[in-house]
Amino acid sequence: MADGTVAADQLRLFIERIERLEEEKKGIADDIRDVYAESKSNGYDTKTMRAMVRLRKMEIHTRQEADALLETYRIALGLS
Amino acid sequence: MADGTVAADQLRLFIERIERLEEEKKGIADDIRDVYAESKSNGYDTKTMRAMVRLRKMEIHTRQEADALLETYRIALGLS
Amino acid sequence: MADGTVAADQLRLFIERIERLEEEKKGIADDIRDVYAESKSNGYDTKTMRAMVRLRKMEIHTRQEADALLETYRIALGLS
Amino acid sequence: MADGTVAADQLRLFIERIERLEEEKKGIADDIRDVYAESKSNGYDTKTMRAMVRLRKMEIHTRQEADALLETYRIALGLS
DNA sequence: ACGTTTGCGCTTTAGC
DNA sequence: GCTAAAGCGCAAACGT
Repeated sequence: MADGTVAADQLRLFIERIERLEEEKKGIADDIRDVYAESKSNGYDTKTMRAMVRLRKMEIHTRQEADALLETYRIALGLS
Repeated sequence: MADGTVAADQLRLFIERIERLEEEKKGIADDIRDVYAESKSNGYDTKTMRAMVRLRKMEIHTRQEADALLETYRIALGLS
Repeated sequence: MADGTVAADQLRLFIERIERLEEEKKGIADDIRDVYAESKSNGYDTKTMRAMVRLRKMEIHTRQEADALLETYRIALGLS
Repeated sequence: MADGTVAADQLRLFIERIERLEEEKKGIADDIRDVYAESKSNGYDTKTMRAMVRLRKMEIHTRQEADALLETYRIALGLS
């Protein structure tokens, strides 16, 4: 078997792994859509819910940055 | 327990389900990044690989659209 | 005349140019709507027409992507 | 010349008119991108400018609605 | 590391 | 009113 073929097979495998993962990602995205739809059928406003999710994510992110900063200080000061 | 509380609990559950799914989606996206990185370390060009994946997806999509259009024609013309 | 005023004038001009262009764009979009409406009054199915336009655009795009990918290969392989 | 051919020609003309208009629309959109780019190279923040354009559009829209309401009242009250 | 550019997701809008 | 598609904004990714 020539190297070219081996390389082609390896490349093909990488591509297929990526495509498989992208399908999974698509599936999760569809699940998220379904939850929003279910929420809507229960009387909740989708746009507002998306805003809530976005806001919570930002808050988590902000909190993590604050924690990282504290950790940096802790190490810099040689604290356990 | 008041209705308001029940509703709040239900909303919270929906939000948490969405956040859980978004974490999963993020995980898959990270996996995809890893595969591209692994491919790169095996000598493949990331940009080219992304183009290949994108092209394959587009071709599938174009084919599906073409099929749907033919079906539309078929129905419009009253063919079985 | 202070620099602040000059800057404000320049910014205002940029904003107005954008707004003018967006009006033009809106006008074109309205023209497109009109053509679809005229087509419909001539007995053509709007949905099918939109699908045709979309499909033709996708095919052109797919072709261009394929060409670009070939070019990428060519360069990667050091071919003239 | 058969009716089928005439119809096909007419349809083709409609499609081509639409495609021509969509190209024009694309051109305008590109021009808008250029103005934002030029603004950026002059030191203005693109994101902020987009927010300004959006806000002004909303205000114009709000103003128009208010005017329309006033006009409705005027007519309802038989005022000149 | 930064700035640019491209792809992806969301929002909004149009059609049924 | 709801579904689907087009347009827009953002964010990651590439190149410098």
